[in-house]
Amino acid sequence: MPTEKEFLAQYDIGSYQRPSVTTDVVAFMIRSEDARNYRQNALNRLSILLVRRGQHPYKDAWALPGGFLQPGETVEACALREIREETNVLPASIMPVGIFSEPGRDPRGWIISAAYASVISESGITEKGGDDAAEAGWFDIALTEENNGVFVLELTRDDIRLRALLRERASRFGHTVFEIEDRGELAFDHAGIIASALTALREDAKNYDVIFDFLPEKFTLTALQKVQETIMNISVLTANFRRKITDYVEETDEYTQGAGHRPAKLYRRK
Amino acid sequence: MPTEKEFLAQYDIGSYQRPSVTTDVVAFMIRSEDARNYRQNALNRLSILLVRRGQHPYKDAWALPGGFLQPGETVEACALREIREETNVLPASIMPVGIFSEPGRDPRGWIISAAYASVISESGITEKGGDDAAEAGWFDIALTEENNGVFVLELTRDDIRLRALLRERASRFGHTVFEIEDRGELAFDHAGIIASALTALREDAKNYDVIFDFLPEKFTLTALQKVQETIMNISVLTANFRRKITDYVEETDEYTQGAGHRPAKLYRRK
DNA sequence: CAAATAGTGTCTCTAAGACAATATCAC
DNA sequence: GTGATATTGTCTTAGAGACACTATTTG
Repeated sequence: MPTEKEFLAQYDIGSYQRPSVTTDVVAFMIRSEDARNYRQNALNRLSILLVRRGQHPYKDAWALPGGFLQPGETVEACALREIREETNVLPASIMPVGIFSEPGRDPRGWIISAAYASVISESGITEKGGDDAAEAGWFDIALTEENNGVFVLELTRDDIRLRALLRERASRFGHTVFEIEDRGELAFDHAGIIASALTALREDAKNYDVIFDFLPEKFTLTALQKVQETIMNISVLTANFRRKITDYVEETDEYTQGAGHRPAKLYRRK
Repeated sequence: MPTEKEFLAQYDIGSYQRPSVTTDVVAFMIRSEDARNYRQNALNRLSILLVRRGQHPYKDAWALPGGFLQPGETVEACALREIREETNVLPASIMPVGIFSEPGRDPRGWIISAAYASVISESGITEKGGDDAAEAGWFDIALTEENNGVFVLELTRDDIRLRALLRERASRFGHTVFEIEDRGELAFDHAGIIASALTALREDAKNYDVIFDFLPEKFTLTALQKVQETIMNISVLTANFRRKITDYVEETDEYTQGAGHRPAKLYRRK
């Protein structure tokens, strides 16, 4: 009977077939659009980062940033590293979306992907293309349900419009899985990953958790409300939002100024 | 410039280092304990399946059922297969818990694990040990928070009592991650996986979703309430539970009988 | 003062929790 | 009838949503 030490010494891990493991990251950011006149607050749009593939497969299609898991790192660290490489900033937070392992999802072979959603707080990001990426850019995201149960995922950037059709398959505590009916110009199964990530983000935003990650440390309640509204694609009444949010924030002494209207008190996450 | 076909033909996937991928499954079942007298309904206890390791590493320690991902199957299919092999039944449902990839979590090498929680509906299961498993059994599970923020996970089966100490690290939409302070007699990082799975199960049970998977197709509302109470480790008032559950169930014509007290109407999931 | 946002008060309605009361079977 | 569970009614209270109102700054 071998000891544990002897067992491990003769153990050959190479005797099993192994998949390649990648992480794909849906990086969310809220982009401000200049208002119609200088007195108004900025408008918000939710957007995600996509890179244009410079190589086969899916050459010239748009894909999520991601890459292979390396020895000695966790999948979370891998996801953070990929976003860092692509944007030069570390995301404020990261959360698991699911593991995508459908056979045939990648024509290069047996490759499974751990998908994450991440939130990036501010603009001023220098996008840069890596080895695989010819180009990168932020796309506004919209996911709408058609009357027949089909979801339309639309990603737009200037005059580029990517459109994918999905069908909801299963849902468990905020993790919805989609089946891809038409991937449009998106690479791999990334349309499904994006839709799942948005659903997870919305689920998380329901309890006022992830919304703070979109903002700097100090923020106005109006800005916070706008984030919530932008993510959930709804509008809420100010009085009610403020009543619910009070438990999650604390006041600071500071105010905004010079905005052409009444200053707003700055708050901090509690 | 190669075509996609040419690119794939010369693509060598073996040039990247790859981890081994396993699934570990926390199989939940509710076990009935005979009541003190024949007129009373049965008592419920929540339990999970553990197998005793017959090989190194962690020889003789208790571990979750699981195994290596095989080519051509999804991780969900792998999880279902492992439970099937161990219990001879297919779980009523399965849900993702997380992906565990901390370097060094497995002394055999670079092995990452996709963890799932599954629910098995009824008793009458023939447990059998597989290649790696000398023994298998259902352990009652209890997770309690100490006053200092440390969680105690206790698994008991007859006179076997496994005890692990954990610390909560992060939580996002019901997915709580634990750090292991003392793994007790549990193998690998399975104490953390079990605690995460139970947290996820409870989160899911909050909206009356997973609780039906513990019961046969037709059930009494009292049985359903007992499931809810057993999972959440709370007790609720019958009137309130029934008011909330009505949207999720529909009546049948059938009743229980011969139980020594008033018969109960059987319901079905809607 | 006008334009715009910031911030508060309060009414209504629904849902959650607590508790009491009644119903029905096996023995 | 007794012991046990099954099932329903309703009171109170907390919270969500709606809406109206007041406050404060810049130009």
